[in-house]
Amino acid sequence: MSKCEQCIVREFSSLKALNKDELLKIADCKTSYTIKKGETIFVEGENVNGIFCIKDGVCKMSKLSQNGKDQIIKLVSKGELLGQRSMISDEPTNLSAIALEDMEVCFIPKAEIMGFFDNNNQFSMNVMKSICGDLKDADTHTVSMAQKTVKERLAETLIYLETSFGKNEDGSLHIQLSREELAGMIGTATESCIRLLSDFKKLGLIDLSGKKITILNLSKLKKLAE
Amino acid sequence: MSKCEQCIVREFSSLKALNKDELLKIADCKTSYTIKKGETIFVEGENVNGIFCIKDGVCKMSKLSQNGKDQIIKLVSKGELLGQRSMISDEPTNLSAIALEDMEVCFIPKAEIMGFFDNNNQFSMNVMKSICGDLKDADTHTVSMAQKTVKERLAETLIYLETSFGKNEDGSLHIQLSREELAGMIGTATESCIRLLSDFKKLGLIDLSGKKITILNLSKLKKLAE
DNA sequence: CATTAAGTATGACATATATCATATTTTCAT
DNA sequence: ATGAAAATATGATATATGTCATACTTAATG
Repeated sequence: MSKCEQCIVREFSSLKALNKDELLKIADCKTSYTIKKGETIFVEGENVNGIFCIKDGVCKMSKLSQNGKDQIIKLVSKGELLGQRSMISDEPTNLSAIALEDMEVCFIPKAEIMGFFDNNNQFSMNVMKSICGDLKDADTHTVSMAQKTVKERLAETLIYLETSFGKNEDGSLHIQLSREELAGMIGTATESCIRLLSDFKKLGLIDLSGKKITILNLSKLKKLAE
Repeated sequence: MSKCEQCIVREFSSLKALNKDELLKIADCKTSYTIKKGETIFVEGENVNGIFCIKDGVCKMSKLSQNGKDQIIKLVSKGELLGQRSMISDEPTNLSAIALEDMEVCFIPKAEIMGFFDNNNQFSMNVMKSICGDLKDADTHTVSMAQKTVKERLAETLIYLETSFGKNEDGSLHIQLSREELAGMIGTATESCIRLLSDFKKLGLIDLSGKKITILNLSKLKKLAE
């Protein structure tokens, strides 16, 4: 069993407020998992009873709409925690979490975490701040969805993917989403997404080769996103 | 200065976890305001430095989009707290709050509230749960925005207005929004909103008379919202 | 390597929605 | 009450986006 004390990603999450004793406690009760690309961490409606700490990799958080399409609400990566909202509300999860790359995650049972809320105010505060950040993002996202065109949202999303998750040596976006997933992020039909990508390519804004997307003209793309 | 101890709305918010001493403290430092319909409580980007407790009335929380339209994110009414997110994140507000009816609100300075977080775990937990609820709503809302048609969203919104804020004696929706505001809630052009309302009226789903909207056939409206 | 399935691309078309113009009604200040 | 301004309503039209069909490309499997 690896020690949480020595885990670097801890520093990037609310868990950074935990002291030595507390870290030893969770090291004792946590479970580590390896999750392959495409595998599910949990599904919308499931009872999770704890939180997942992402040691490595990226996953998508999505929600099934009534018409059967998967709407991606956000992407979550190394250092972040999954399942906080559901744990605090004491409800089943609202979103599904599916790995976009191979992942390393640790599961910490609810009972352990809930104890920290009572005894470690800095930890509580960190969790609150993190959820508040999510809420702010969600509200901003709602406005985009409501007021921007699909083209603007696609541009915005491509920029977000590059700035938040970086690019490979060849300059292509590190996160590789299928066209369907990308459509699910911007909230449009897969064909519309493909069509607009082609348009962007014709305009010299991006390059496409297979699944790889490379941003060629970031500033123009930013203008397009307004 | 009125006593917070005797204030009933307190029971509906996170403040219900406060004990007698704590209530006396806030009674001592709070400020009560009367806000007229249409007046602003705070504007997006403002530093609020505290929270507002709504004693009576309803307000809209909105955000200006780049194209100049006001997107209404949510409506907030009696018993709820405003400005929690901003206070916890220690950031300017993300949304504007504008009264839809005459309101009674109390302002409690940040310093006072922050103290409770350290000493009253139940209070912290209540605030966290309330923010988690907002986050869940926001995510659900994002999916509606992305995947539903304007017609479905309008139906959904009318139902929400009736179920959450009730109706007058004559059966009309108690909350009266202008067509522009309603359009801002569902994320569409004012003309489109007006047109769809006319359609709904022709279908016998609702009745319109001036600003008053009356739901005539709730079940059909629900089907339309899917 | 061949075969199939999945993903990507594109065309044709239908539909939803935005925009602009204008008429009508309501609201409000004087 | 009366006129002006704002809000609501409706038509005409342009545009964005969704849907269905089909071709092409890539990845996966035996």
